[in-house]
Amino acid sequence: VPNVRLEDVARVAGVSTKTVSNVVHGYTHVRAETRARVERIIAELGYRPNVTARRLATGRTGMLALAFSDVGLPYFAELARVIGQEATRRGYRLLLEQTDGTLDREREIVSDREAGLVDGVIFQPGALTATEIAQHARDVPMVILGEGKAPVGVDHVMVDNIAASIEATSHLLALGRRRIAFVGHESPTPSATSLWRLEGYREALARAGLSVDSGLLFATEAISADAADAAIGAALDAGASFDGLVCRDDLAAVGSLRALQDRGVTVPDDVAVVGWDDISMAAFTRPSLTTIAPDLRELAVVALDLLEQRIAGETGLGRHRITGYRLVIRESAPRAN
Amino acid sequence: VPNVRLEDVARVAGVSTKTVSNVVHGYTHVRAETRARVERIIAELGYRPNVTARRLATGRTGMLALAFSDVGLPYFAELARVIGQEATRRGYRLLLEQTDGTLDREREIVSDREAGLVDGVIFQPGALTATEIAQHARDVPMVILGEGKAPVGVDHVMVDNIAASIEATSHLLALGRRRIAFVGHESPTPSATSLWRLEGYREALARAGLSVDSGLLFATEAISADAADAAIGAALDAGASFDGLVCRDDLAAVGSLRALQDRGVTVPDDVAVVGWDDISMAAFTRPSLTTIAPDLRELAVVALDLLEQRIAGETGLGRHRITGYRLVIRESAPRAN
DNA sequence: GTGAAAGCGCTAACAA
DNA sequence: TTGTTAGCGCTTTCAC
Repeated sequence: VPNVRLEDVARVAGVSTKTVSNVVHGYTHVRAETRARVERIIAELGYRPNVTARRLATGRTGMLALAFSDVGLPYFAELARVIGQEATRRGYRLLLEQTDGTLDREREIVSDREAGLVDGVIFQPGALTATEIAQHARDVPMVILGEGKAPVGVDHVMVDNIAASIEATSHLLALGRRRIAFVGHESPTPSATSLWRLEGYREALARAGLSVDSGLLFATEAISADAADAAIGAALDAGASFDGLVCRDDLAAVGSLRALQDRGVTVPDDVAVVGWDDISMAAFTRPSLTTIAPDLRELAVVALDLLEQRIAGETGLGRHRITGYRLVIRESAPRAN
Repeated sequence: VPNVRLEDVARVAGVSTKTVSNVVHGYTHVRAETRARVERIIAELGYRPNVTARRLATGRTGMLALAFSDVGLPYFAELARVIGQEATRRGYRLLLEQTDGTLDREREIVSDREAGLVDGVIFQPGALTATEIAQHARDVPMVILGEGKAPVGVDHVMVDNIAASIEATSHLLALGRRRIAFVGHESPTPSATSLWRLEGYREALARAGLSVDSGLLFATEAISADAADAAIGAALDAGASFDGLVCRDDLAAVGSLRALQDRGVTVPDDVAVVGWDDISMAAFTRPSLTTIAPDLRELAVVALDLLEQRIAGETGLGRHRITGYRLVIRESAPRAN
């Protein structure tokens, strides 16, 4: 198929390539008559601009990479949805990169081995530390999502996890719960996210004059409902006793619900449960989940704002932005009194 | 930042660009000594190949588009996960396109207005019919996913929805259920997917000597747990009575579970429920969901096989491939006796 | 085994 | 308002 080029259109229309280009881009300085003729020829010939050539000439790809561990996880899927919409709104296409949270894949994301693949990167690291990011980072505009620390040079957007965790835990305390457990931090090495959430949990207990019972910290082998089910199940079978449960995320909450109910423990009467993320399923578990709902829309908007500024040439130190959340009260930990 | 080009490396190394290119691509016909020197210079200068230029020269992008309505929906998220992995394994990157199931966005996907964006497209249409696809389609290699008809020229991969639906419904019949309802087909215009599944449901009833009670067909306003919750709730409140429920998908099942339980109906004792998709949450609802589990891995492999053949130049009529599924038995409709 | 040069298709500075 | 032309950075014949 002999492809139709801009030049072909120009030749047939009897104008220069520049004029055709002007028409294609809707520039105003083209005589109406000329424009009409060129447009007719474009349609006749079935001309379509070649994006690759345009990119090479302009140096812009119109693409953003979104990198995180796994779109199969509800939180990331819902994040991808919103970021995808926001990217489209701003005229960008989205490249999806799944790292599985492995160091190798994450290093590849950051080191950007091929130049000019995308205009910018939105990256939620799992394993990579700020130091490593700084070490491997190239000069692609980048914004880091999530609770890990970011290198001084790069922009970072996150929810205030300590504050949110304090709020979640305090909600349980307000319900009169005193033996409050935590589940879902990864074993043996908890992620930064888990550490922040644990920290908020500790802080809330401390404010209530309680201290953490390390026998009520239930680590899991993975971020999944299965792992939480197993961990809580084992804990209960071993005689653990608690009346409140803060979950690292909704997946952990979903798994915990099952383990509790399988053993005849009633939620919220025996144990009140709060989750984190407000995934769409959270409203449909039984009981439905009280959970921390990060404002994904705001997160996406702020992240893309920062990224677009970098793409536009903004230099200077990395900015740090905190985005909103709220505690959504549902059945698993109802409103007090 | 004066970017390092292939030519710069060549000049510094004192060789031609062709030789540098050979080294970069690991071609064999380069003297070991030369190769070492070039590699050293590449490292020293921090040279990175420019993908865009490469694409323009080769005409290949190394990218595939994955287009469907909404990654936020668990089924699509889990599909994207697997297709992403399979694409990576084959050396492709994945572009994510969300259509929201709207005609406009779907037409854009198919008509491929810009040339050379991706090497191929994997597309699950929602609103677009085979006729429209054929009308708007350009010559990008494409494979259609899902239950809609595909134009004669394009490859198509789907699960045998009628067979699967018969199996799901028959499972309920084997449990002794006789008043079996169906929920989740869209109103007013059911998708092709819904129609196939309804057809299998009808067929299974017919084989058991039963006919469809149109009062037990509960359409929904959207593909969501909320919509199913509302539809089943309204039906029960209006006095509908049934002992089995076939759901168009797991989201409908999840919503139905809630509506049923909110009204004191016990699952599976009063009503046995089967879902469709086996989303990861299906194992964690209470009761857990008996559901049709499509083999996503096979789907991804088959789709990419077909697509790669087209990319490699395969012409000819569209191939039609059926991929596997199984009925996963869980609590919502346990094994008979 | 290595080099020279002609594209790939479009953009944008500069002229006219 | 429109035309000319020199790149953008890499690949790839075809010579040597």
